[in-house]
Amino acid sequence: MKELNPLLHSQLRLAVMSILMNVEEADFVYLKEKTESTAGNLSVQLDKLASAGYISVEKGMSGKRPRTACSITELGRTAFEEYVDSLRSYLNL
Amino acid sequence: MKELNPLLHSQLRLAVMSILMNVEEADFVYLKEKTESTAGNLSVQLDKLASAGYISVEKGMSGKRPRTACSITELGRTAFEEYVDSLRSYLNL
DNA sequence: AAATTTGGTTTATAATATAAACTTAATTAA
DNA sequence: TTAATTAAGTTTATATTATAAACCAAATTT
Repeated sequence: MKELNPLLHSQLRLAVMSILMNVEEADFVYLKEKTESTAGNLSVQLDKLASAGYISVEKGMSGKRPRTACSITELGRTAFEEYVDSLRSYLNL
Repeated sequence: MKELNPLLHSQLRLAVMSILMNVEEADFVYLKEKTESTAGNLSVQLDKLASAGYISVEKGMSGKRPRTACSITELGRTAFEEYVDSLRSYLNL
């Protein structure tokens, strides 16, 4: 049986990746609302995805407030697609 | 976003359930080989699935050797199907 | 009859996820 | 104008989970 990439096999990280697959970019606040996660948890999981090179995180300013914009990288896109493929073999989709 | 049943969102338990979805029953040794897990890990995860009522575990004898036969329950089948549905929304399949 | 294998279970440890507490800066209320 | 509140995060501590190592009992092989 195929391995399921453990970095993607996590509810919150998968949700984030899934969102980023379908959108140009998304900021911290949006991801937090969409996934209904706590800020702390989201922060940690975004770090992990960024460390793996699956997403890029740009910290900037929107007016006077900080804004963290995330987008998926090519590596992340590929990993996500492979993960989906592996899952297919488990779920026979 | 839909919740992913955490009992099913685990590589080994998902693999076991996936196997049991497609077969009348499977014994411990078979599951261990198919999933390439250690006996200890498999034992623990089978217990969890059984405690949740997702599988039934029959401990008997095959000749002189012990044999643990597992099969999926109706509850388990339903849970698996719901899990797959939830995943679809993440993966847009 | 000792050593090894089979089919497991229990328990300890490592990894992971999650939330709680904290930080810094901006905004609003008193 | 300063005290309280909110916003946007990060860090750290804790709870949960997964995994493997150690163990056990019975059968088999040497």
